[in-house]
Amino acid sequence: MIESQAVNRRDQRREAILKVASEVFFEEGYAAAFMSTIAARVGGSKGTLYNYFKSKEELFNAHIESQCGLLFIGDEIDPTLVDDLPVAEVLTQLGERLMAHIFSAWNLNNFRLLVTEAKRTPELARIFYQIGPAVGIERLTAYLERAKARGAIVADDCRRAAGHFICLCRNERHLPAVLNLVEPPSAELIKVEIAETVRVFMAAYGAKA
Amino acid sequence: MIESQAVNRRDQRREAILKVASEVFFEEGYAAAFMSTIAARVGGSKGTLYNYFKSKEELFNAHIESQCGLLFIGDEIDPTLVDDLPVAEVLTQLGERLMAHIFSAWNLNNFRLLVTEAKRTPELARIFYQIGPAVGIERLTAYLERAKARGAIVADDCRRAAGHFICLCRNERHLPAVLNLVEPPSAELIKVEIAETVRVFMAAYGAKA
Amino acid sequence: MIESQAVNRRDQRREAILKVASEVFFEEGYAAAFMSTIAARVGGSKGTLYNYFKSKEELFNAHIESQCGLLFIGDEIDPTLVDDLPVAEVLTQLGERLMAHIFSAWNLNNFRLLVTEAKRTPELARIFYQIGPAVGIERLTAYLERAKARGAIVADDCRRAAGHFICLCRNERHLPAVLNLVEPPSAELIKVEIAETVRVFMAAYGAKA
Amino acid sequence: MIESQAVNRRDQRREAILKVASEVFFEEGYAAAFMSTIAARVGGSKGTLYNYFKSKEELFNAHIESQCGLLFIGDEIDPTLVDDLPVAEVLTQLGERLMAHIFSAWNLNNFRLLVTEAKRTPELARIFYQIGPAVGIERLTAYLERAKARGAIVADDCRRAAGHFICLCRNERHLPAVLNLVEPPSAELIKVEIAETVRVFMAAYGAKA
DNA sequence: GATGAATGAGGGTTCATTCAT
DNA sequence: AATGAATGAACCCTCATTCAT
Repeated sequence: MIESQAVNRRDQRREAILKVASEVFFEEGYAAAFMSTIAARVGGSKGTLYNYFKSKEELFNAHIESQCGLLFIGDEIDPTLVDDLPVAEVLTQLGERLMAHIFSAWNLNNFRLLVTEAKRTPELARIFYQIGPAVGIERLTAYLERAKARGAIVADDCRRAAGHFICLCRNERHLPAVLNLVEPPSAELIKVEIAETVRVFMAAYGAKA
Repeated sequence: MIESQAVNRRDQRREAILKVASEVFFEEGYAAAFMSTIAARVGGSKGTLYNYFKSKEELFNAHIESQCGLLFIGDEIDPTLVDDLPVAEVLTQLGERLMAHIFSAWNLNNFRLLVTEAKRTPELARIFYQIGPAVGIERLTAYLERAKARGAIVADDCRRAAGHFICLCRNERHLPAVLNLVEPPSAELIKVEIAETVRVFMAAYGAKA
Repeated sequence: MIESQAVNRRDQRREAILKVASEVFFEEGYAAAFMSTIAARVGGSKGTLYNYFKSKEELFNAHIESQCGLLFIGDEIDPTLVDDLPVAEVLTQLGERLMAHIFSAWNLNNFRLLVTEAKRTPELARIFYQIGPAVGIERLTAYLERAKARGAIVADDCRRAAGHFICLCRNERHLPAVLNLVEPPSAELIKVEIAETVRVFMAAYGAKA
Repeated sequence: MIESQAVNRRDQRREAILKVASEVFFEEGYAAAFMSTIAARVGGSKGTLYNYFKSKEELFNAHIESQCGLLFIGDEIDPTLVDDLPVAEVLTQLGERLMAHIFSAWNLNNFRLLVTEAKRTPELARIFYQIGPAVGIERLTAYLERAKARGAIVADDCRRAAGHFICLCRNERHLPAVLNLVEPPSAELIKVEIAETVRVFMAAYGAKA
């Protein structure tokens, strides 16, 4: 009981540190995220950090892992996509959620951080990608396969089609957003853009009458 | 004559330093690109670097500027796109060149570096974007406007259409490439992918018979 | 209690560093007072210095400030100069203390350092002067005003008279002392010189019988 | 003939360098007077400086030596002080010239430089003092001796009296001037101050009627 | 003799990490 | 477990000096 409390205490502290570290990594990037900054924001001392994480490197790894459940596109592509709705309607809903997600501050930060640190920690990048975006594509591919099977769409290669849909949602708006040159898209803009995205997609992949 | 030689000498040396620095910046990023590393690779002393560039910052800026002629998509979208060829053919040629460019090691490095250093030097990022990718989109937009004018395509908003085409060339292959998780696409793959890209684009924007 | 101890510890260390730094600044001047030298003499590492002082500049400022209580002439001219003693007697006592102070190694070092660094840090020089020598002149002026008021001296401008007295104490001995060309004056020499100083001053400013 | 021309050329160049160096030493002090600055101002290259002076140190020494003819007070105390004029008049003229000299920018710069570099080059400081200020005091002492001999003044120790006169001219105005806290005294101020200086001096040393 | 590119020792400073308390 | 003072390696940069041309 006491021990479990202690363990909980420890875990809570660890979580608190990790949370702050995540923020700082996002805001500053790895190199400019100083242990002293993190310690100060946690409200503890630098020494304490080292009681919970062996090194800055390990703290960063823990941060990356802690984000793996929420990755890029994964959550936004729902496995329960209902197959009895029209494809266009499903893709519209999905596209709007996806676009909002892609251009969210959180996701852009994640993207920047990943690109920045990919060289330093290639293995992490691979894991991150496979758990995140790859899963999203996979799910959409599976949905499209089912739609194709029932004749709702026509596609040579559903994975490529899935890629096309996702990248159309991103459009060329992505780079300026990553570089912080533009504001995130408004709800209206998203509606308009996704409508066009779905139109393009359906024109290319929709079943001919 | 002698003076011009001397100037050339100096310029050559400057170029040599800049070339090495570019490599190191690409490989290591700004923070981890040490002046000592650059000096050692150039085969000179650190002091010499400072005879040519006032600071590491200035060396980095010179590096960015030196890349500005070749930016991302700009050069690959030819302003002399001939208007008397079929749109599909033009887009196929363009798409193949563009895709090869996008996934070239050089361009991927540039992309990584830009994303990495965007926060440190926001102004540089803005300039870089405006001289590079923005120009590419502009040129393609202009071409599509002409095609629309003569009835070769149907498009509500040619800029958006241009974005759609470019992002379809990129596809979801971009992120894994940036993260170094995949090899650059082969010539054959490019052919196949761009064929599909053009098919999708023409299905959405081609003039109906 | 424990905290106060810790604070004391830290303060003691800070004081120790400041003391050593003062010595080195005195001996070497700002530019030649290397942080490494100071650290070595303190018996710590350079990094430690920076835990107590943000920069060399700040360390130097702290050093200057730490001397501000003791400045040049200030302390030697007592505000409680008793007005019921004969002026000549008061001035004799004051002059002897003042002269000993002026030619003390400590004060000469201060003078050299101030002159040396005045251009680098003009604001510091101003503050230093106003807190130090200016106060000394002020106090003596006030005393002379009182003496004049009660008819003990005759003076057109008591501030000028105060200046005259102080500079007579300094005499032309000051420059060679600053340049380290002569030994500090002995107690006997001081007695003789101040006697003459007072004689000259009283001849010029003493009330005629 | 040709050789002598060459020598002249060389000497002229040397003088030009020395002149510029003097200015820079005055303006910046030894440490902050960079060889590159001097070379740039001369309009030549750093390498050339080393063709004329073996090192920065030697250049500095040459600068000090070049100033030795003009030192502090020396020139202002005229050896031809006429003994048939009233002492007060002679001292007034002398005092005014002396005070103007003491507070001239040139002399203040010299003073600062000497104090600053005295520790680095003690021997130079000694020479400088002996050729300069010491001579001035000597000359005034000699004049006062003659005045005393003919009964124009009464003085126990003419050297001390000379010191008193000179330091009264300096007054407490010297330190703020050295620290650049005040403007140089105007001609009017000099007149007033020296009148008072002479009054004080004569009150103390003038022959009693 | 003049040049100016090259040098390299050594300065101030930063920050991840350790360890005695 | 928490602290925070101490560390030192390694960074960027400066500048007096050298030397081939």
